[in-house]
Amino acid sequence: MNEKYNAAEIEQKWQRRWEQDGLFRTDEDAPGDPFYILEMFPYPSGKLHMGHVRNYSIGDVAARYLRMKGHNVLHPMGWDAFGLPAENAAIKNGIHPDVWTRENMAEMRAQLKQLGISYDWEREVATCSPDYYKWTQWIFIQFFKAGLAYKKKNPVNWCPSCETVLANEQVVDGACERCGTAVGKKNLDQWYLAITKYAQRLLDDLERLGDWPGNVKTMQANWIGRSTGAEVDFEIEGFGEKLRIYTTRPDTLFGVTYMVLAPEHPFVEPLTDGGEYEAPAREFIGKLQYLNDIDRASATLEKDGLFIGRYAVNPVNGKRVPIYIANYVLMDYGTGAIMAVPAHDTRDFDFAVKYGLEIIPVVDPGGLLPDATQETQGDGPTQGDGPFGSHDPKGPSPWVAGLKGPSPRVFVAEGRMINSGRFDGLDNKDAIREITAYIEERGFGCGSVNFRLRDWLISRQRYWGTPIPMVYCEKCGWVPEKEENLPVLLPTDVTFSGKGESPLTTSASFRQTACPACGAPAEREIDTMDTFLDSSWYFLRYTDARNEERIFADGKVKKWMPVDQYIGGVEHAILHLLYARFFTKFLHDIGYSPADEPFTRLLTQGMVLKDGKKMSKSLGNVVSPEEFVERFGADTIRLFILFASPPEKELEWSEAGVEGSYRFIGRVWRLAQGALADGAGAETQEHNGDGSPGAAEAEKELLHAMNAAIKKVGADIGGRYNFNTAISAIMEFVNAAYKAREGGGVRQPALRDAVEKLILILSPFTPHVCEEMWEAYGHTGSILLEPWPAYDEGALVRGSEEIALQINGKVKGKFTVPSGLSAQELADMAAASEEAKKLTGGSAIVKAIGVPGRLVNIVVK
RNA sequence: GCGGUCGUGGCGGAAUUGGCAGACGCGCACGGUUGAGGGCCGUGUGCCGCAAGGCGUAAGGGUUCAAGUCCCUUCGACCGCACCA
Repeated sequence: MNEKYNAAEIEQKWQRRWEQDGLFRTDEDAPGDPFYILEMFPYPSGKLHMGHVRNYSIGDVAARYLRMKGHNVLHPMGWDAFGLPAENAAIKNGIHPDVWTRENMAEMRAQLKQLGISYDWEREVATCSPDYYKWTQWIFIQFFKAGLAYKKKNPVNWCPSCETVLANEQVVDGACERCGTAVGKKNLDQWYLAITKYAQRLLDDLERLGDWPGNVKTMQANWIGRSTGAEVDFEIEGFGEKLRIYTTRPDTLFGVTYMVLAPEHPFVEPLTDGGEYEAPAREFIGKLQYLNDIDRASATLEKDGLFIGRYAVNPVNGKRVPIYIANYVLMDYGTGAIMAVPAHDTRDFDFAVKYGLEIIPVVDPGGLLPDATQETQGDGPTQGDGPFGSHDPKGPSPWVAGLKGPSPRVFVAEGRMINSGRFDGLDNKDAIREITAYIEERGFGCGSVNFRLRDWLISRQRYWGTPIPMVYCEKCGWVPEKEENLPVLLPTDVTFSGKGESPLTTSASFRQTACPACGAPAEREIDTMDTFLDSSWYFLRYTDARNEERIFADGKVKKWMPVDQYIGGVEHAILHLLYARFFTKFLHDIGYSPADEPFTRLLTQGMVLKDGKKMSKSLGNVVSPEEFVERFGADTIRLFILFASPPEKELEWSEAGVEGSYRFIGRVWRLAQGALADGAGAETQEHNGDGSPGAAEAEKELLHAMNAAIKKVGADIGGRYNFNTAISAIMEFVNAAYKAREGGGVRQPALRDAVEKLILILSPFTPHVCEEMWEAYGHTGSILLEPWPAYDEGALVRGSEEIALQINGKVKGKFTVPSGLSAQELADMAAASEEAKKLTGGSAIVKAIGVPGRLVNIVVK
């Protein structure tokens, strides 16, 4: 064994050997419980960043540990390879997106190998390969056949800079997610996937995901956004059709004082055309269109509206109320029209105040006002000044102060019904039910459920994506390409101008085809798919990545799915994970996926920060993994990144910390080398212990440290993925081994055995250096094939233990007792001890509480 | 505004879920080794105090024999959604 630890040499040696031996290849038929561990595949942008290193290091530790525990582990990697950056590079530098992407993949694949991540590269997938997107197209056709893919003309989000359509999800604060440009609107014929048909299941099944982080589930639930309420029909005076609205507060139906339509509502034109309100309405709507989504979406935008000269009639009380159009009502939620109850809705209230509209309270807080006097240290009596009376001025108010109107405040909490005819006096929660039943009886409306989730707009006017395998025929309409003709290949003869419609229109041959149904001349769809489709099923393909006949074989997908552990960034908490769940459920429904949830356990890893901020080019604080791998080696980087913080938390990059990890590896190296050298000089001896009475004790201590470490590391990796504490346990063990060796008295075979155990439990974190040491210790096979060491519970038990002695809950002293005492024995022994007598100073002992192995609390006086 | 996560030494972070707060590492100080530096080995390191001792987990209150952990109030940070009727 070399005296000096040479990371570069060792890492190259072992990476080469692992590859030669095909050590990471997964064999379906191998023994062991199958375990599917997956990290989110990257977009091949060029180089790995620290977030990737963290993500894949976490996965690799788990994968290597599980292999040693005897599992048959599937640990694959691939590329989310379609997308805009490749196309932008093509426009800018004239490189074909395919070339650019493949170069990047090669670069990043090499980097992953340099990190020593144990992937089965024979299952590698790239979403831009025809043998992969063939099946993405196939899935699309299955959606179409199931009636879940449809085309619709719609005003869509249009980024004038990227010149493409964006899904709602890709619009952040009204700006393009990629370039930050304000998003406008454009009317286009677009393909949609009917994810809303799965909204209820996607929501319900969140409950089954017990091993997902709570915040991710909450975010998904909020995104799906289920609400319950009622739809109610209002007659419009002098108009044939009824106006249907959606409300979550049917209890406030008697408080309606006006109605609002979204400016895009189909009734607006017929209601205003030909009258005195036609011109103002057109002007109002025109003005709104100039507003981009940044302003339109802003909650702080002042409410703006226009009376359109018409009146509606409230079905429950016959009240005649004016109809407005306003910027605060959205066409694509509910029915695009609302009943306004300014007394009990802050938005309606703001609007009513601005336009001087009537405000009628129908829910009275009454005695149900939050009781501000409950806290005894409150500011004096604050209760019972009447229904709208005062309350603790410092406490949270259920009222929002207003300016005018009969009731100058808005009340949004619960209370008792007033001004609501036969429903007066009811608790408003009960009134929701009662009034819903009432309107159903009378045929005015019905109970109703609404979701915020919208159908998924998947068309992109871009080149570098999966072609949508649909053909338009004059006679047959939209017809899917025949499945045996898949894939519909991306044409290569296209021009990248970065402007206008899809680049596919510039291909001479692509568009013209024959109708798959009738054979007549027909045109292909020229849009490509949102890349989120590509990544919504890749985890299924890994189970049978080279299958050319079928998307994946039943037996293989059944063996591996669902993914046992998925690891990736929180930024995918909503979209990617929701879409992946949607696809899995659909493939389950049509009989292809055995699982209907894709990921059993989810770990969302924290970001890697520098100086407390996210690493970014614009801040100039990006730390390149390459540089550090070169300087310290992959093992050091992996160890640091896993040690510095628990995986789900943010991680602050620290060069000093990296140096510390490097130092630790050197410390282990010297220990291993020293222990080996001890043995070499004493080969003929039984042991080199000194035979003194302390010797046995020293060896016992070493064994204790060893077994404690094995136990702790196994629990931390196998359970909560607390790699940071696992590593600190190994460090404690190393410190103990140094002490044992320096102190003498430990026989060489015992020390050697301890070091071997150390190498084994450290190997998932720093595999290269551990392989090297393992070999130096005379082993020929890879350490990855070694079983994880068992620990001896007996070695963890000591003859006696130190117990803290508390007096009235404060630690005052310590005393030593034999191990294994019960709580009662411990308490009795403590109470009778000299130590206790001294500390209590003769005060009467009220009681003593013992906690075995920890402390005794003596309560006096 | 709504929803969520979280506040522990100079720093990153531990604390078996109610039982000795600060494990482990970084940093710092001192000692040893060394021609010197680096490296390595060792010791110390929450705060106040010479000490005895006292105080300490954002602040305030509560429950408990016992609270970083549970409950209430306040403050602060971060993340997600955001005119969703």
